[in-house]
Amino acid sequence: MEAYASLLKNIGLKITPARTAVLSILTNQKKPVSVAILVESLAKKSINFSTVYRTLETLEQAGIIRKVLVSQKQSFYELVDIHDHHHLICTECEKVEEIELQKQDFKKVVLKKSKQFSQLSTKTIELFGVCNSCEK
Amino acid sequence: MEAYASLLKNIGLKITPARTAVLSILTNQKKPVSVAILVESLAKKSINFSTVYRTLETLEQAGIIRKVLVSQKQSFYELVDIHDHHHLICTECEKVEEIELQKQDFKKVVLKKSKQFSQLSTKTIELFGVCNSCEK
DNA sequence: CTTACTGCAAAGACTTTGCATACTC
DNA sequence: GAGTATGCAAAGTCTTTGCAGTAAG
Repeated sequence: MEAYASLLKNIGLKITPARTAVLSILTNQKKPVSVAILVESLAKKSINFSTVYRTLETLEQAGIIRKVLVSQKQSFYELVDIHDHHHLICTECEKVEEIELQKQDFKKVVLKKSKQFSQLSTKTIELFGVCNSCEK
Repeated sequence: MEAYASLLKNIGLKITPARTAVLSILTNQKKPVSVAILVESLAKKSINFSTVYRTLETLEQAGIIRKVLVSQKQSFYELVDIHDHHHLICTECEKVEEIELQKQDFKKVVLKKSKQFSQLSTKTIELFGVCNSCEK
């Protein structure tokens, strides 16, 4: 049984083409994937776009994937991962690069400054810039 | 002449009720304001919502305000400011708290890790959590 | 066989745009 | 008065939802 299948089974979700397809794509991409790309990919397998949206919601609620705030226009998703990683996002072409950082120290500094928050749920930090390709 | 008026005049924009109203609100709020709130406020002055959108785009292109990525659902704007400040955003009620941080060191660390970026345009960093009120 | 999942179509939320009118300078 | 800004209405994008049919366990 594929890894995606057992993953789904473990949390009591039925194994369906839409779910395994989404998990497959998100596993292969090491960075957040837009809904547009997921819809386009699954359309090739005759999976309706509303199924894609429902699949994403289901997997998110199951804690397998998470939504990443990359763009106002559309949603991006990535697999939930244990290691601290952050995103560099190109404001021109929306390219996303992942980097690893020690976040713990940063978190402490932040919370020390805050009066209204005592914990951060932020799993990733999104930083914007213009990538080297677009800069030329 | 009001501060907003001279600000507009300086960059060659006409002084209109919509523009001064938007600038007034963003000046008084010390944090990002949603389009919904701006639309609602300006509606009281009989200003159409499409004018609000056009005003925001104009002011953004003039470099007076900037869009902040707070929520996927709708846009938030704030005045462009010189000091480094960052946002703590409540994932429950979308409350936004501003904090000040030294960002320079953080930037350097980030760029050292990156292969595809050599500069960051990030003016603010958005961090998510659950605020003390919603936590109860 | 039962329950959950999916396709289809319609509706919803937010944003953009065309055109005629109104306003700023 | 010239040229930009606005109101109104319509259209566009992305997302959600209702319902009937289909598939997984």
